[in-house]
Amino acid sequence: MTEGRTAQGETLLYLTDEQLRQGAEAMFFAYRGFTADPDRILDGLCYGRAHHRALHFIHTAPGTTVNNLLNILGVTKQSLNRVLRTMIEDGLVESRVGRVDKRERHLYLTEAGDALERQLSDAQRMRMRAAFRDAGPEAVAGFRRVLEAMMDPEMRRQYQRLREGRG
Amino acid sequence: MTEGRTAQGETLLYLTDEQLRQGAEAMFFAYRGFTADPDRILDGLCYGRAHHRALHFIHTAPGTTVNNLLNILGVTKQSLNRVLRTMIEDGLVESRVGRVDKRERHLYLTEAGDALERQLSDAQRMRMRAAFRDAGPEAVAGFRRVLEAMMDPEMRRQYQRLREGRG
DNA sequence: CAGTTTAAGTCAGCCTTGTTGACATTCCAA
DNA sequence: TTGGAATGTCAACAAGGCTGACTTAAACTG
Repeated sequence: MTEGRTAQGETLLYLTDEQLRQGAEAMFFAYRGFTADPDRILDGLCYGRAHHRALHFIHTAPGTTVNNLLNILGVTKQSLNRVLRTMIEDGLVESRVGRVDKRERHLYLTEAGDALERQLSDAQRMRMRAAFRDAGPEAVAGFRRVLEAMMDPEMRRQYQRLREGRG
Repeated sequence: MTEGRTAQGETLLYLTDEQLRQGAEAMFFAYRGFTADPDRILDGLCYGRAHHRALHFIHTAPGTTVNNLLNILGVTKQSLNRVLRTMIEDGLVESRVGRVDKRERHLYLTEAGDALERQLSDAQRMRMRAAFRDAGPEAVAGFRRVLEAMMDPEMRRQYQRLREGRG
């Protein structure tokens, strides 16, 4: 029972309420940092975090339908429509009627949309790159493993589907 | 230059734009899961996530001043005041005038406030405990390391101060 | 073909939670 | 003792969530 003893004595330390509480606080503070840089950029323009999220996932999955995006973002049609409409009007997003199913609208970034997406993502990635570099590859693998385990099953499926669609 | 070759060939894979992008998506989806359970509980009552955050940090640092809480939460006085006022009216939080400096208000949870805080934290911790258990101690250590590296320096200080104040 | 379902968009109105600006109280130092 | 700085409160507004009801167009189905 060496395994068991070790587990209780050391390894399970990370499951105490205090450790879990610290984990929650880490999530809170880190998420603030995670969104801070793009938010700062968007402050100047008349866009918000909701626009960033839409841009990100349209970039990730060009040609996605409105319904699909709805599921990924987890918001209502009306909420999404508001941000989508302004970005279409401003020429950042293009909405094309579907060929096979004409009810659907497929979403693409225009050149301007792509430029803004890149600007926002670059700002965000710069911070993540620094964090990943500081923490090292082992830590990053653990980071990903814990985050994935923390997702709702439905979201985990969405996440994995997006990953598979790329490299 | 074995070190360098390994770094380029394997270890630095986690710093590619694609990996960073996946890390960002993981943060997005995981944070949704992270807040889902308390949010569900709060839906029934007429409170929101802001109330949960205030309860959490008043529980963590009883007797904290409004200003202190402001810095931790990173919102404006007015935002915090609104949620604080309703919770004081509802008998969840107690606000005592400072003895040495009467301008300050020191915040404490009442018994009812403590009960709600516990209910919310328990729901959140249940998910985190499962995630931590699934991922294992090494992963959890990495998770914490990356999150800490991702915080703004100011927030990292707040976070570490809170940790030191406890165990 | 007629009727139902589905995808998308719209309008109206609500809630939470962020914001800025003005104001009262208290403390402290010149 | 008085004027500035710090703390907290109130009022009004904006962003971005939400629900519900409805329209339009296209697709499916018996």
